[in-house]
Amino acid sequence: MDGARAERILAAVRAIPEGWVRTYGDLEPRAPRLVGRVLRETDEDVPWHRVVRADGSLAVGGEQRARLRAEGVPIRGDRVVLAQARLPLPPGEHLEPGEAPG
DNA sequence: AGCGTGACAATTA
DNA sequence: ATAATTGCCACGC
Repeated sequence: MDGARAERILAAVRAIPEGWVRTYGDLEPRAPRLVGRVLRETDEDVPWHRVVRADGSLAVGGEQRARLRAEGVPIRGDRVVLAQARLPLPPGEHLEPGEAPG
């Protein structure tokens, strides 16, 4: 593997349920570009198409959009409707010190 | 240790 | 709403 981060990212991507999406920033708030790097490098069967940009736009394009539509992900034009398709932050995800739940 | 690059993100105009 | 800037972090040379 390229690094422990890569594995953690792949695991998070694999955890995205069908019909839902998550943003690069959600997976790695401090290094969203690393997510794309990993998804591009890996040959695993991860659902890479379920990872979209913070504004709902797609990074890959055609194939990604087709796959998302096939899963029932709400899409408006060329952007995913994050308000409906964005997976809520699972409990226990990189919660930064200071963002304590209370 | 510096430089350039990137499946990004938030701001500003 | 879009376009251009700036900031960010990690990777490879």
